[in-house]
Amino acid sequence: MINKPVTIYDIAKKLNLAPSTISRGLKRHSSVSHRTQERIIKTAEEMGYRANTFAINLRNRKTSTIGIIVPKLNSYFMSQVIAGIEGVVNNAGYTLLISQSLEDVSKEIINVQTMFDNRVAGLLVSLAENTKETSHFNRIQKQGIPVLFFDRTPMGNDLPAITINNESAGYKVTKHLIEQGAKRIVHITGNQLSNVYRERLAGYRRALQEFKLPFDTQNVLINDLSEQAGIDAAHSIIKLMADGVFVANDHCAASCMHELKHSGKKIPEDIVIAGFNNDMISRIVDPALTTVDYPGFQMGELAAKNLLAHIAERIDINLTSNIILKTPLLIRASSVRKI
Amino acid sequence: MINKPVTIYDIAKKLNLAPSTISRGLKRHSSVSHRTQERIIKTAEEMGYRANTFAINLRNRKTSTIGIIVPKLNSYFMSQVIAGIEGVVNNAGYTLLISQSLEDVSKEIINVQTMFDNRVAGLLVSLAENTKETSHFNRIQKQGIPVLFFDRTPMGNDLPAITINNESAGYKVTKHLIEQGAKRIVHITGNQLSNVYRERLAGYRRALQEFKLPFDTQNVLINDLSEQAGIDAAHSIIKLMADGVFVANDHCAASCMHELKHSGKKIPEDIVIAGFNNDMISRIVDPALTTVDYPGFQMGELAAKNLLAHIAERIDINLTSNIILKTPLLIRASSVRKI
DNA sequence: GAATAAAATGCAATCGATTGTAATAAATAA
DNA sequence: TTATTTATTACAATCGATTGCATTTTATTC
Repeated sequence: MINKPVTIYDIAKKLNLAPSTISRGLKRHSSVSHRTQERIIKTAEEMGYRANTFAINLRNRKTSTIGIIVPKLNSYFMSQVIAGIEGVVNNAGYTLLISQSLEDVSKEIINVQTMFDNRVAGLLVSLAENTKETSHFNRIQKQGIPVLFFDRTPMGNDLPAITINNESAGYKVTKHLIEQGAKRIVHITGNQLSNVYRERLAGYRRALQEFKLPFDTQNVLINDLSEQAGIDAAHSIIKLMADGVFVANDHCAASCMHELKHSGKKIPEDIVIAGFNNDMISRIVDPALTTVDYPGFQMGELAAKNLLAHIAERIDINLTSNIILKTPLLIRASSVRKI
Repeated sequence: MINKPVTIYDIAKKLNLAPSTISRGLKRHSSVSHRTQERIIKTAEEMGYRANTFAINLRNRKTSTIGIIVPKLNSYFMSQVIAGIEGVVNNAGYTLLISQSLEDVSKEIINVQTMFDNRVAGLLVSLAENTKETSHFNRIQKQGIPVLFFDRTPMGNDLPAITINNESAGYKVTKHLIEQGAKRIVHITGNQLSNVYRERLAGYRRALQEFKLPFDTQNVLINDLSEQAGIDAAHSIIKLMADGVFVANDHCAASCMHELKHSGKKIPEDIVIAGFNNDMISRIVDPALTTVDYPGFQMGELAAKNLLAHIAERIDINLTSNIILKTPLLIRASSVRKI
């Protein structure tokens, strides 16, 4: 047997009061006598009353929902970010509406509309790799809804974002590999439309230049950074006779290293290798993988806190300067040449 | 400058029509002339009209939102499940409201209320480890909202659920290790309030019994299955002089194996080891980890499809028999003794 | 006890979209 | 041309909670 949800009208009828009194009583408004407040709250409890969020949102013209749009949900890094966001947001009494663009702008555009339709109080976005411009966020921003980008952020315009310094991190990794004696370093990275991968490549180039090593486009392998891509890349690396590899994420780096070992290469003696993210896997592979610490959980928390602050204080989020997280290089066995 | 969202009243005023005509015209209701339909849709587009979801939900007394409650968002397995759910649900025009219980019933209870407050059309749940009974789902179920459990499901009562046969999987793993010559097998597992870990242990015991191996509570290590727990467990395993290890998840198994190797143990010569889940990590560690294939993505898809079918057809979900996914044993180098 | 102040409660409009029914306009038949 | 049917469009109530203002009840003062 299905019974309908209880409304303030049901409570009002039961207590012989006006709905408005119930509404005020439930939130302990001072204009309702204390005795009545207690009666209202008690019977509301008894009847199993739960406020209808839509009615509230409709009337108040705003929600307690935060939207998230990410390229892909199924990655360890992203699950960390989302867990961080959920913790903060939930604590503040907000709920989370989540969607993935599957690395496709057209779906991203639809997702933004859905978020708008649901009148989210704020939006956290990590862009799809083929998102070239961000005009699809214009309408939602014009409504005064703060939009905060993280990780994969828009290029050019200065929209508020939380990122790491990918260029500097790429530089640090490459420099380290060079210092360990690598002369021919292959860089495995992702779609160059994405700021993240473009900047890491830029850092890689800067380090090469600084140490007067030639830059060769052949040494830059662009793929989807998947497990399989790492295996394929390993074979290219051997053909290229490289002695160093800088991979733009740990999963791909781990599978690449695995394949290199199976092909008879010694790590780090023959080839030094480094990844990116400090995923769990980087600590467990053998040898442990040198990587860049990219704290997803903290990034999620920071992004959420920032967004909530803007919602609460009604400060225009576009006035915020970008936030850049520190990303220390974690040197492990995969890149340290025994002397 | 912030401009307010456009409503059907705005469109009505502009076109000198009644709001009801706009409402019908937008969905191409046959009672609105074709010419008017076009005019309405065109100006709606021009004015940037987007329907207010709350008004619709309030009026229709239902939503297009699916709720998810999971113990923890930050695990690779769960991110796979959620990605699977998101794909199906989004395709069907639904949105996803996500929350985590952080393995705590009290938060789970609050999350269920929030889901109810948001009048989700259906709810997908994986229980917190300390959830002993499920009465907090009663109210939402009484409202006719289908609740479907997955992975961590309630014990005892026959609520609809999608699971794997954990007992059988645990049995298969243990049997395999025994067949590889292991005589003293340690089982590392999680909180025994959770069906998942309890049943895997049961399977482990059944296999021991079948092969007339003694069951010793000392050999069952219960912890949080974390990376650190794996390291700690490795030392216990050495003390216990075990020659086989069955770990209830791959992450923990990988870190345990890593530590065992560092302590001088040869895998699989000295100790055979198997994990659970078929996470990416199981394929990359050296030696590759024997494990049970637990397809999170597919489970998510299946759960979502099932739930949507029940919402669409308005069939009482409690009439469904439980769905049990197949979980093949993937035998890899970590458990195969060279002859 | 009447007048006034203060406290408590009620009325009614509002948020934006939906939908049964009434009203009007257009088309057809007589 | 008038009557009748059919195609369009408008009206108004509804979903559930909120809130400014009016009204009623209670407390205080003279």
